[in-house]
Amino acid sequence: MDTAVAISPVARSGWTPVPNPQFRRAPASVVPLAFPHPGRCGMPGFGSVQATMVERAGATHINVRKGAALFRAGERSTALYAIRLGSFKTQVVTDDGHEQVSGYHMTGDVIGSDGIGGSAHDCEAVALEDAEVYVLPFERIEALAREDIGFQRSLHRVLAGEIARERGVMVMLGTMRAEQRLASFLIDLARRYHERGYSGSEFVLRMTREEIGSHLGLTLETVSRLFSRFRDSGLIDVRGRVVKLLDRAALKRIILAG
Amino acid sequence: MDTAVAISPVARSGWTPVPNPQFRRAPASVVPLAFPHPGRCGMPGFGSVQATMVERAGATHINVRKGAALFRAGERSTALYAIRLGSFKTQVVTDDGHEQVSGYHMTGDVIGSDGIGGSAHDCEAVALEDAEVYVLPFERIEALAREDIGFQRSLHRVLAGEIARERGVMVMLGTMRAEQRLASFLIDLARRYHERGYSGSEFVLRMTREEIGSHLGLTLETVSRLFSRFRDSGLIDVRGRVVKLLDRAALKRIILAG
DNA sequence: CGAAAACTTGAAAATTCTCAAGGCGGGTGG
DNA sequence: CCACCCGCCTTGAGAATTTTCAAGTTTTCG
Repeated sequence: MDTAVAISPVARSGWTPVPNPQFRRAPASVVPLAFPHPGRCGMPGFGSVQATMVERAGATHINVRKGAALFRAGERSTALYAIRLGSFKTQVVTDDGHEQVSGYHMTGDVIGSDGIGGSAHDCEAVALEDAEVYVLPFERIEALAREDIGFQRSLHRVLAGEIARERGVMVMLGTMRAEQRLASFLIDLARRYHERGYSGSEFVLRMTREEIGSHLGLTLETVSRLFSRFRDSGLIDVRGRVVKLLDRAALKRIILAG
Repeated sequence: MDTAVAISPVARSGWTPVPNPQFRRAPASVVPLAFPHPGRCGMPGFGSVQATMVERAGATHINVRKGAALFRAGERSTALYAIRLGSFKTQVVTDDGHEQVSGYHMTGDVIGSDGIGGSAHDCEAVALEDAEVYVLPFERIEALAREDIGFQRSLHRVLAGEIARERGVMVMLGTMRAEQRLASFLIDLARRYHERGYSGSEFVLRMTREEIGSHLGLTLETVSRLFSRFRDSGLIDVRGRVVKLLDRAALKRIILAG
């Protein structure tokens, strides 16, 4: 389970390799509330489904440096990846070169499901901070799913979950205005941190305003203005990437009512 | 394969049952270019993956009337459905009662994949015209996937395809302006009709302006105005729901350049 | 410490929505 | 057969939202 593997995603992004230690730690945040250390129980944030998959698939793991791609669009995919530590963005690169962030993923999330069945990846996954992921090769996963009905069920639930997640983003983009989008983004992040045992009211964003905007279908300026507006209304406290939710009820009301 | 089954989705929508014949035909369109008759080869528009699944899963089939729901959000799901004839919209109903069309599906498409793995459906499928679907019960599908590596592969490809399709909608909503959205909608429809052996340049829309708008994240008025603008620019010919694409190259240019 | 990246804020422009009014078309009942 | 009705569509004008462009500030990182 802890067999670090020879694959080096570092090479893919032209990063200078670091001599001995596993990899450089991301600089300590002023307020290291979110994405902290590996977690006491060894597998922080893993839902039962993902935990089962990691355990049963006899996963190796690899390190991915901040800014490096775990996989790229067009690559033939060979595995699912369960995030053990760190966080990623997945993004689609459109024909005209534009990028759209399709999701943010943190400890315990499974990414790469778009490549199952032998198709190529149609998005790329980039680490937002130094990260470690379990590698679950499709061959192994598909073999297990054939042998074990429970594992098959888990796999299908992961895939259905990804479909549902994307559908949620679709509804956000299709029906909400800017304020609602940012509010729902913040509430979603809070929920996910909370689920992982971290503070759901105070966290550090791992992405830029531009990346947030890309995910929400807004420009970086609009995102920045909204953060300011929420701060001025007393809904949140924001200092750069450090966010504190002060009035979650009000944020939820914004999501519903506009 | 042709065992019509006793399930009556009619009951779900309060339609008056029709005595003997299978079901009432949708009124003949003035120009019946799209969604015509079952098709000479017996399985029009079915890609190899879907065809394999239908053949191997020993599918029964059921009829769904125009306006009736094949499944609803929240229902525990029990099967995948392969459309044999007709077309559907899938839509998400949000907490505040709003509806967002998440996709349009025609002959040969497989719908209901969000419910695989035992989760409940998080969207509903409504027939846009009288339709027939093959029913592929999850139990049967999952059993086959365990027995047959090729079938498993097909299943995974269908699921990955749904993830990719939704991601495409996400990018459309997140990065395109109204003109680009409608252009890409029309080009997409044209491609899909063409793939099924129908005219890719002349077809009848099965949905209202409001439904198109809901799918594209626009109001019905904006959709209507865009149709008019495209007509005035000589890109298309529109008469209500009958659409003829006159300059597809220009439409594609709009998608790319705005 | 200095350069580059990220962020904030303002003002004007562009896009899209909302509200409102009217037209078209097909199906139904008189 | 005709008139009416209802759902759907079109179009306009003004309002609201969001983007664009621009300038300046803060933060990050080597």
